[in-house]
Amino acid sequence: MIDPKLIREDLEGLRRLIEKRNMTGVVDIDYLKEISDMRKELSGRSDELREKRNRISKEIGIRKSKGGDTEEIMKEVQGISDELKKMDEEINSINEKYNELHLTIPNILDESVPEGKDEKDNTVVRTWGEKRKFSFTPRPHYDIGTEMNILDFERGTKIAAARFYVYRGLAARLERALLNFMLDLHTGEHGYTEIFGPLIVNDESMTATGQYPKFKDEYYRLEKDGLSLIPTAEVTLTNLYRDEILEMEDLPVYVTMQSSCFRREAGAAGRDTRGLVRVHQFQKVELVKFVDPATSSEELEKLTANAEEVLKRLDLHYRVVLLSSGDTSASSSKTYDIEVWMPGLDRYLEVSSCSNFIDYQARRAMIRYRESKGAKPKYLHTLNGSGLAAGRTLAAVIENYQKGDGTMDIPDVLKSYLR
RNA sequence: GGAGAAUUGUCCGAGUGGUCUAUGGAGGCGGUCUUGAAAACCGUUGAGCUAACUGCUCCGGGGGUUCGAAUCCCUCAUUCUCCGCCA
Repeated sequence: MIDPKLIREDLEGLRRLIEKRNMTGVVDIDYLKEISDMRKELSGRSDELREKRNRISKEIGIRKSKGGDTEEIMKEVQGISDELKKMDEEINSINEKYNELHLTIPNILDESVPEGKDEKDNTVVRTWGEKRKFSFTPRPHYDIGTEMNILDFERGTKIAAARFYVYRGLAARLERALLNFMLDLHTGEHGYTEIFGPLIVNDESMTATGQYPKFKDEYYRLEKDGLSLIPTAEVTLTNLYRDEILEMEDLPVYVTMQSSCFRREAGAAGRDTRGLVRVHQFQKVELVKFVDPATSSEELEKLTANAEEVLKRLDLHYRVVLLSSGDTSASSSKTYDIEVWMPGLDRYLEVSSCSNFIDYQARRAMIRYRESKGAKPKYLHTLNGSGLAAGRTLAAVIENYQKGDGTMDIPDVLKSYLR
């Protein structure tokens, strides 16, 4: 959610923002402005009416207690309540419309975000390491894993559906090692507090982080309970402080959580159909920060570096990509993707997406802070990033550490976790 | 899942139809006093809307009754106690 003042005061700025994001036609900004004005007009009138009613009702009370006559004055106020009721109904439906539209407005973009239509306009900001050299043609992880009998896609499909998988033996142990390694790194060296919380959350939580209402088809929702499976621990972590006011000395808050993530991948039919790249259930270590707004851009750099550190220690070549305006997700102000090199797939693969949401999520979630004792609460800034997606990282490890003889090496940093 | 009780401001807690713009206490902040601190005393202390107000909203959420609801009714949620079931 953006600052509602912008709707009233900088409509043209918003129009440019929508264009930059390639969302013209998706968000009707003029209609929103119209609704916003109507809303203001109506609530002003209903406030006045309410003031009148309150005043007269109070007067009735005073007269009654003095034993005076109230018949005349009661007639005066008679119709007001009905009128108010009608007006409130109108206001409610306008409010609903307004909120709905307001929630669809994307976040303000950071100035450093390159203008562009889609992922083709993203810019590589740095690379680390080099593409590993092989004396044989490297194969994709799903072939190696299937052959080694550590990845089993057929049984995953049998038990659940397409895009599910089974890990057996080494793959299961490697993924567990990866998760533990990542958590230990972030808690031990990067200052994050480990959290574990709900994997199933209510609609308020999904809305606060921006999953609902727009992308409902992307997620698994348990209709009977009104709850949803989380697509990322970002939802759980960011909602930790929903509707709360933090003190300045509490900031910054760094939290991390390992979780399973559930995604319907609606609309991804035919894309990445093989292997661990695009699945309905995977595990991930998530990093979330709650920070003083003045520090959020440098916090994004640090958070990205925290995620990169995982790949460095696994000795996996990667690049960091700054997403263009058209590719940056609606709730983010600026996003870096970290893409690991997959020699078998012969492409880079996103294993982390690190974003600064500035006050966008904080507004939706009502997460605020006080600059000093007694000061007015202000919205803080939230950031998050994967640190990292375990399934894809496992795939990268398999592809990069394959030996060509049906076996693989183990990254040094994971060896102590596999004993 | 069943029965009962509860949900009030940072916390505790009063309020069961009419100046509640919510009593009181604790805690926080400011002050007086003191060499300093404590104690005592005085003052202050929730959030949102609004250009602003002596204006409006918020007493778990939603709805209703009424000229008027923290207070009455309905409904949902949560918490606690007891019972049932259970890793």
